[in-house]
Amino acid sequence: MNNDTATAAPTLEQVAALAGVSRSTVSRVVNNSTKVTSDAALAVQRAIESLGYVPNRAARSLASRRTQVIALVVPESTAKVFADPFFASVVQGVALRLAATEYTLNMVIASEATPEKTRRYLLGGNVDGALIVSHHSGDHSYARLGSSLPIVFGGRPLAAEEEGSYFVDVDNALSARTITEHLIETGRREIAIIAGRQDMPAGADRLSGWRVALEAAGLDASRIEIGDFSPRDGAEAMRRLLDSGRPIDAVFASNDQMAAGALSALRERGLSVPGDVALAGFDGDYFAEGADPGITTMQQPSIGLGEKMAEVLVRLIAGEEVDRATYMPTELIVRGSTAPRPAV
Amino acid sequence: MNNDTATAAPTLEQVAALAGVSRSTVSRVVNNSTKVTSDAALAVQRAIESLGYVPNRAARSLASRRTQVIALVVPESTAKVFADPFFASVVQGVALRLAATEYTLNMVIASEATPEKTRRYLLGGNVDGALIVSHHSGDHSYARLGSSLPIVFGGRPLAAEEEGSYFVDVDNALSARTITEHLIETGRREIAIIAGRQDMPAGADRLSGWRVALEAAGLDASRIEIGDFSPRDGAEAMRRLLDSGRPIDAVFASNDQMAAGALSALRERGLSVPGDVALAGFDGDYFAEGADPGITTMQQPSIGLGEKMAEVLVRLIAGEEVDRATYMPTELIVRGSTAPRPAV
DNA sequence: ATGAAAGCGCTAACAC
DNA sequence: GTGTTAGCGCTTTCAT
Repeated sequence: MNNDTATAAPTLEQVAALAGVSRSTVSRVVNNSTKVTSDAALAVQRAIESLGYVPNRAARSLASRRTQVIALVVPESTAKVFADPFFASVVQGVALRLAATEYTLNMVIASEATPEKTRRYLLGGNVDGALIVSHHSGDHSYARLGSSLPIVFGGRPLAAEEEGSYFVDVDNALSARTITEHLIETGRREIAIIAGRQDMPAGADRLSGWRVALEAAGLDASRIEIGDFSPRDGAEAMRRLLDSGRPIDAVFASNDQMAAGALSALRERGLSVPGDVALAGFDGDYFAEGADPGITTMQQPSIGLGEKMAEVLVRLIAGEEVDRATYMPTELIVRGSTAPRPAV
Repeated sequence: MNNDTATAAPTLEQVAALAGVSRSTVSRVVNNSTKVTSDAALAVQRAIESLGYVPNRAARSLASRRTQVIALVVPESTAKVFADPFFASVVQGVALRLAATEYTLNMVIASEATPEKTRRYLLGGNVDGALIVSHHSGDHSYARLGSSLPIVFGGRPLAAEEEGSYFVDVDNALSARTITEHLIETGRREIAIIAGRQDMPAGADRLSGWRVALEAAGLDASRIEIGDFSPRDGAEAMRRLLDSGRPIDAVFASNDQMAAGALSALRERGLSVPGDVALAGFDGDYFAEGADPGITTMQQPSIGLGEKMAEVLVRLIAGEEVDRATYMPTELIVRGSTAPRPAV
């Protein structure tokens, strides 16, 4: 019962003794430093093996002044929508990518009420770098810390003065333009948009991409309603669009959750999709996939975004040259919601 | 530009100097030890404030032999379904609860290929405790570590011999029974189940709850198909159920994702919900909420489960007495999918 | 109540 | 290549 199998963690010193070398040599082996004879290295390996030695992180980081910890900062308000599938996938990507490195992932919920606490934690030498994922992805209020600590953001900065930050994102404007063109190509002419909050880059950029596509085609680009990315907001925006009395034969919602909401609102009014109105979303999550009919969308590589963020940060910490902006490709997923109508 | 605002982290020694006391006293204040004069304490507080001092975690943990770190272990296969809304919420709950403590959350993706690596990490003195959340929530293969490290599981253990573990869960059997009774009360008699994998407690317990309810009502409890909790599996199971040729006027799917899949399959066959078949799910996520009609479900307090797990672990680490099993309440959410049919 | 001293387990010059 | 020597910043007896 009181089997001592897993008691007192063995120290580097014990390994050294067993291997018949000095602590320095053991340390070198552990950190696979270049200069160690293969004989010595082997002896050490064996000792480590038989003792089940695991380096003590605290001691290591105290001595080396490196923590091997990367903070994943999630503003509290964003945490509330943690269940946002897009966001969850990004976190997953980060975790997966980091699992392949020596870094440990430290998830920090940053209370908006006490930003100083987070700031101090990050600057207190407790982490080697930070990843900031916010639903309000334009908020680079931590950007200033970037001069003291390597930081990578999910989503491009909103304000120009913060453009010094490193970030990973998709090209929202181009993607929105592409999906709008798809709507045009499938014969739609009266195309509305349910845009996202305009104080977020994703909201603003998707709106502008939609506008560019319409203007290039000589179509009207004034059917606009704004929502806050939730299904409920999407439904309400859709109702406002319909209540305006203007003809509408297609809607581009700035994310799939709003598209799903719009779909319900259309049904409510007895309109069929894609018969009366074509519908497109953005993100490529299961709100689009699970809808009936499936909603055409622009798929973001959400896991890939997380992986890339982690990768960029690790390279940044290593002192490598990295582009400040990294854009990941999106992919148009065509589903039933934009099927062409039978010719009149 | 090179503003030294946030350079070299101040040390405890500097605080001591500024406050005119010894390092010991500063340490006592920081750890709000009992015996310090309020004068001294105040001086220290001020010094800390003006210097923006943050204790160095590594040094602290090296000296105290406590890490203040809690590992959240996510088996890799589970990470792949990270986007499972239920799972994401649990993680969110854990993070939120821990944010209120001195503990730091360390997310660990445990590769099934190298379990020893995770084992060693956990036992290597790098964490004060661990939380294990697995989709295969009966898998308490880390249970043995429980004797060396405080561990709390999400979900009850599957095997009896592992019942020594601490866990937080909902009463799946009772909840399934309740929702099945709801089906019966709304007039259904030929009630099928799309059960989850039977090697997981949630799968087995929900099936048994369904069976108990039917048997208590003298109804047939043999319309059973099994799925793996995904929408696709739910759809396939539904098709098998329909293909069996036996009459069915209600289906209880063991989670909302499978319920959503079942809904598509029913539609596919031209059956209406709730007109021809009533449908119920389990979890209370947006697969149920967003469906059309909304799917009646058993809502789990997913965030609450995470919070509770964190709480139990923190108390365990503190050496308090804690029940090994903690059950959280579920709530029946009635939606359109189980609306009574107009009397024949 | 407070200070002095001795490490916690490891890395990092620096000699050899 | 390898060992020796100092600490990294903090907590913690033990005196006082």
